[in-house]
Amino acid sequence: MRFAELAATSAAVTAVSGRKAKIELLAGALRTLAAGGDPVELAAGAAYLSGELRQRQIGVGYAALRELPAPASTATLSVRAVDRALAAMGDISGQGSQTRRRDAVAALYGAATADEQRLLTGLIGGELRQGAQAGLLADAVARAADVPVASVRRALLLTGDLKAVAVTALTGGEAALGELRLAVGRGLAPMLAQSAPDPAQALVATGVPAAVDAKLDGVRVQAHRDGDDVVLFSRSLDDLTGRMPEIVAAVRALPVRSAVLDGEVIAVDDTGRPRPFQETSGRAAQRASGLLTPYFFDLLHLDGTDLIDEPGTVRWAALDELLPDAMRVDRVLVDGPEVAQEAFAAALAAGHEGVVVKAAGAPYEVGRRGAGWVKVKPRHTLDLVILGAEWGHGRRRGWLSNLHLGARDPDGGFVMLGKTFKGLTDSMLAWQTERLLGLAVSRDDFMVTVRPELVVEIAFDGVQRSTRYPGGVALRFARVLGYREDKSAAEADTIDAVRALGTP
DNA sequence: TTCCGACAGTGGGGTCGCAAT
DNA sequence: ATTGCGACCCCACTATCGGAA
Repeated sequence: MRFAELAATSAAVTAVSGRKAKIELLAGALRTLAAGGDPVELAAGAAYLSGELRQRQIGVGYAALRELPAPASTATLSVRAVDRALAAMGDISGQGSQTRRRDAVAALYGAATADEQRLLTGLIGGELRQGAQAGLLADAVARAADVPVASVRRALLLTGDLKAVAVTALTGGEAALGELRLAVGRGLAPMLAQSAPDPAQALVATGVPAAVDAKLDGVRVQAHRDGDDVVLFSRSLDDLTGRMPEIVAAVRALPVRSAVLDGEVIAVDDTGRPRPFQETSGRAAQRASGLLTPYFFDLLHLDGTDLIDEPGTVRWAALDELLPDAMRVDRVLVDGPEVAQEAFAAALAAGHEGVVVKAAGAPYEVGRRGAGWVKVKPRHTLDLVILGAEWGHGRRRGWLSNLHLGARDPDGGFVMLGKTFKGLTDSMLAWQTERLLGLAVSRDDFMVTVRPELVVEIAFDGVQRSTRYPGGVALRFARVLGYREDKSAAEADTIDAVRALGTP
């Protein structure tokens, strides 16, 4: 198939707003890809249609695309040729690799038309933004292969591999698709949690009885054990096996033939207390041993039996039997809000991020942000001053979007603590654009700097160490709750108040 | 007709290793 | 020794569509 056809499809998908119309366009392109009879080309094409590359990484990012050759006038590239070129980039390493990658990028872009260059840039930069990703492409695969959507989605969640599912569905039909079930050694999309402001409201969502698990602030890990083989997957199903040898060893030592475990890996101090996320993150990026500790909270498979459709109580009992206490997340079974609140307080006192409340009867909803799991974290708020704002992109083009936030310095001036674009409705965006332009002291294509007068109430999860900001601290997950026009900048919270929250 | 679940978009903070400067 | 880049970790929130109720 010609790459230009995919570029045209992507442009058409971008141009229509309805999901059904997007799916129809994607299905048409998938049928053409399948008719070519080349599974590699089909896999690559399916990935491109969902905004991704077939390769997990190629060593080329947005910055490498700043200087590009003029586009070709005629379309000559095939999907297969593009895939080969990208795969070759990923294989480049060692001294001189940057130059060779730049040459490879130039060669590929020089052979691409303007439309094709646009698609390539979206794919390589990871920001295609055509209003369709893996979710809609799953529907399109079902349409193109004439199989039920539910079969495709189920296979996608249980294998975590859209490309493989597309190839299987389009070449083998529903029968082959049915063979794609949970397999030990192959990552499946982890279940996610909804949010609630407090344990009582979380319990309303889950019902009782429920478990209250400590929410550890680390890296999610899905561990697969098959005989002596152990494989670890991240939340995004990246392979972590080589990076966490101590976790591999711990799983290998379990008295079991095969198992799939879900849990969290964190750094702890000498007394077993959790260290800040930044430390866990740093240790997880190294390939050393003895830096991290695993805590598991679910069991999805045990010695040949899938447990994902079993209720929580059954899975938890099996987990308790398999693992020593020290390898399990703290869990309290509750039947009412008072006990849940106590468990929440205990988790915070132990140094954890919060809790996850889990319905005792709920299955493990693979890949879903299921109502059966509800997380609760404490929320801090501060009144901060807007120091400037960056122009938005996409649907926020023309609006000032990303706010620069400052805390008051008692010695005069303001200390920037981070930025946020979250929590803003369209009407807030419109209002703040006009208001901030009225306070502007300078502006360019990137941002507007303003007199520090407008106060906003900001919610955030915590304070973390920062080398980027002058105060040495930054807010974690900052979002706007509302403007405080009743407050002057002189009444805003101080940098001392922020530091008092504690920088671990 | 209204409600609600799923999806996509809009970006934030950080860490590391590696290659180039 | 320092810097820029790519790839990964953690993530909140709003708008929209389209099927469910």
